[in-house]
Amino acid sequence: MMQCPLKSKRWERRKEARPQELLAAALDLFVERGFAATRLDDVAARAGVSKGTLYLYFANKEELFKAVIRENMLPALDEAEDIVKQHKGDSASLFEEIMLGWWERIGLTKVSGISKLIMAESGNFPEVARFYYEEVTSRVHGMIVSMLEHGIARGEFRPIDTKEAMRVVVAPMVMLMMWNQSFGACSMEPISPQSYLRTYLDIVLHGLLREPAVSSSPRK
Amino acid sequence: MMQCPLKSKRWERRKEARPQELLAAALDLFVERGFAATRLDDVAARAGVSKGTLYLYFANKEELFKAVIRENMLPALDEAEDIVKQHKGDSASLFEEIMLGWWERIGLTKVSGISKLIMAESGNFPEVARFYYEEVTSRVHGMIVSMLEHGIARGEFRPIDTKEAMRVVVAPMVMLMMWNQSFGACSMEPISPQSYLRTYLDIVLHGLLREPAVSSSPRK
Amino acid sequence: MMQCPLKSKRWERRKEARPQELLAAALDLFVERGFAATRLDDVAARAGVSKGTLYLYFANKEELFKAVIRENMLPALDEAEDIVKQHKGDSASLFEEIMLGWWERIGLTKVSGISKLIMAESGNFPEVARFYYEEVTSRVHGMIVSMLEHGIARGEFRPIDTKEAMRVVVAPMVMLMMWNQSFGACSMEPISPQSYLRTYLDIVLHGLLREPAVSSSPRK
Amino acid sequence: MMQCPLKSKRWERRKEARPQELLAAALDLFVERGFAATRLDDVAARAGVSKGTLYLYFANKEELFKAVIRENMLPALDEAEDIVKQHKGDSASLFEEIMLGWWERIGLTKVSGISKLIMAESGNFPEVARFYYEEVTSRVHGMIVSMLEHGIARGEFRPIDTKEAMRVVVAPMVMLMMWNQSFGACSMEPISPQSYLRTYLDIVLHGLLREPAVSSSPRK
DNA sequence: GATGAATGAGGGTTCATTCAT
DNA sequence: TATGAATGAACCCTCATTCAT
Repeated sequence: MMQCPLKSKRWERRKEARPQELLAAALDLFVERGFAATRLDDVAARAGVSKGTLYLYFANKEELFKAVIRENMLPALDEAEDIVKQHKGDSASLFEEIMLGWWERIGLTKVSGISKLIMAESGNFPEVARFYYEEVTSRVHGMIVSMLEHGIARGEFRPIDTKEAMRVVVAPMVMLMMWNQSFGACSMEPISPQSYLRTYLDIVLHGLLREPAVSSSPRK
Repeated sequence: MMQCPLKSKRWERRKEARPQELLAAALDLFVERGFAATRLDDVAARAGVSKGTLYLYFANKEELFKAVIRENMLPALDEAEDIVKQHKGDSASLFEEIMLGWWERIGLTKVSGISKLIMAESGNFPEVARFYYEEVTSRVHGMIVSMLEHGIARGEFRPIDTKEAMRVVVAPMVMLMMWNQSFGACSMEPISPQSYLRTYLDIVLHGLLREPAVSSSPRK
Repeated sequence: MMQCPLKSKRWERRKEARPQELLAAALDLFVERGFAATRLDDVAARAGVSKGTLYLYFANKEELFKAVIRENMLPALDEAEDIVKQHKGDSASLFEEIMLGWWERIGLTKVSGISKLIMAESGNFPEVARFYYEEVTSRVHGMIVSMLEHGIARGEFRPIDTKEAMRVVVAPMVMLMMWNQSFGACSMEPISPQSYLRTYLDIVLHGLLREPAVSSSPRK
Repeated sequence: MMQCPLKSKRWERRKEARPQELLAAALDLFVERGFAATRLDDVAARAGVSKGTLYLYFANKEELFKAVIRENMLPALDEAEDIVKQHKGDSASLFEEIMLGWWERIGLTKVSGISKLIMAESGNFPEVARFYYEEVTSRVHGMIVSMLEHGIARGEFRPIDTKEAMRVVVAPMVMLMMWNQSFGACSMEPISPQSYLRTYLDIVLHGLLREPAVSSSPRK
């Protein structure tokens, strides 16, 4: 079918680049449509290869998905953990740096869609959920808990239940990402990150700090 | 089952009860598996009718889903709006009453699963998302914005961007519901609502109030 | 496609007859092509239904196959076992009756193809093989061993290892069925059952009997 | 593997050895899984070459299969025919020698799996079946018929229909090979060749010989 | 009103074969 | 000669929807 001189393209070997192209296409579609609703046909097509090719690089849909997460989430997470470990200054600044960095590195990119996706499909694909929880969620949680504990230990934050507080302060960040991937994507009142983040830091730091005067006037 | 002499009576009641039974079954399954992954076969089976019967009451899967939302979300929302309108006391108490009431009325029930569900499937079923946004989300948002504005007007809350603050303070409530519907349901670190809600109110009210002294010591 | 007034046929309900029609179609195709190579599409088409319909009656390919065996093999086996149990006369006659009856009931029909099929695919579908072995093979073996033991006990057959002898005497019957299903079906020297069976009984009974004079001249 | 200084020599030998290695791998896998279920990927992998290389030596799967048969079946067949032609002694001894030799040369090796395989897949690959029939089966049949005719001519065997008798006496040998390749391989009542062959020769020779006294007591 | 048999398009996955390198 | 990336047709199975009864 379709005998054309460009057919030779078909045999172009791109072993090096293929996995990256497939992962990029998969990220796009998983985030757009969810895990179950993404057809591997479409992933392959978007990467410009046939469906069979996909199976040369990934054993199945789940492995492809795990690879997407590994590729996109883990580097940013490594960085964030480094920042926390090496931080010297006050806790409020660290908190701000981490949250704003998160937004830069994850929130602004398609990767932010993964949170929604995981939450959405965890019921039907428990193995995927477990993988994400172990590789990503638990590390994020640990990192934030340690920030809060550090702040309390230094007398900067009020003494609170750090485990619960971690969940409370994480929630608005996750929701920001999820909202813009769901309703926002359908152009229903998308959140403007700038003022949202400012207000978030204002309220949360005001809520955490022992001396709220510090952040009583929004920064920037 | 349950052979009784009043069989005719029972059948009459049944005829009217059908949609309710279907809606209950649909809520269960939609929340458990998501919109796309729920099979109408199973909904019908759980309601004790045949698959065809389902189509007598609902034109298709989407209409069934909308009916589930109408049935389960709107009454609680009506009540909450009433409470806000009729409230006389201080803003922090109202805030607490609304949030704890939300948890009682929605969070503790299966209905809480709908948030996750909507967010999850909004990409693939935009009409469903739009319906939910218009019928539910926008009303919830309006209600909370008005609570915050009222508190600021009364000089109880610090002056802040109420639209953004609304999103920030809603996020932990929504996340609580979603978490326990996704990871929590897979027994991965489920959140215990009691202490979570206490910490949430502590941090958020501390962050909102002009005189944080009021809630500096956690209640209860 | 094919808009015709007979389309209403599509909705003809045949719940009673369907399974039989599907089993008949499945027997044909399994025997013709083997288990793995039989497409359920084709089974459905031959039964005059769509692919989906097949799944209303059989959970999957393996279950369909098991049903084919149950439907076609077990009744004949029940009968044969009855004949053996109730037999009164001499052992050679019983042996002849069973073997010729086997040929009538199984060998002449498509069912005879199942032996080949099972042997062929046992490696790739062990569960199927096990099912067949337990439901069919072991019963056939038991029946023939008991015939041989009976003959020896009555002093008609020479004393031999009945387990091994059973296998030896069964082999030509199974091969007759298998040959005509494989090479014979490709019109390569098909076996003519009549003279084959006569020669088989001649040689085997001659080999088994204590007084070979009895069957020294071929019958018929 | 095996780094040795004579690398060039090794490569030359290797080049010639390739088809042999491929044929050995193919025999293993065809016998284990059947024709259709054997993946050329696996054949190549087991031979330690790439899939593409396979196509340098064999035009396609069928040709590979034919080559496997030629390589493995024909030499043993040549030998057997020689033995028959040169035999001088009595027919029963020749019969025994041929059958036990068959078992040594074919039955004990993987080659025995080919019978099952051919019978199994003849329906779907008629050309393969025809090839096997012409190259192997018809020659085996001719050889055995001539043995029987010789025995009858010498007055050792009873006069019988040699064509049918040939099939009858071949059947238990073929079944022995097939059984241990199918059910036996799944550890369902595998046949012990020793006593099986003894009983086989006992019954069949008893059935064929004019003076059954000769073999009335099992040998060995 | 109620049923449930029937449909058929569609998705994940496999594998013989091709051919640029 | 040897490679192995790429293809694409096929197959099993699912499920929303239809409609004769």
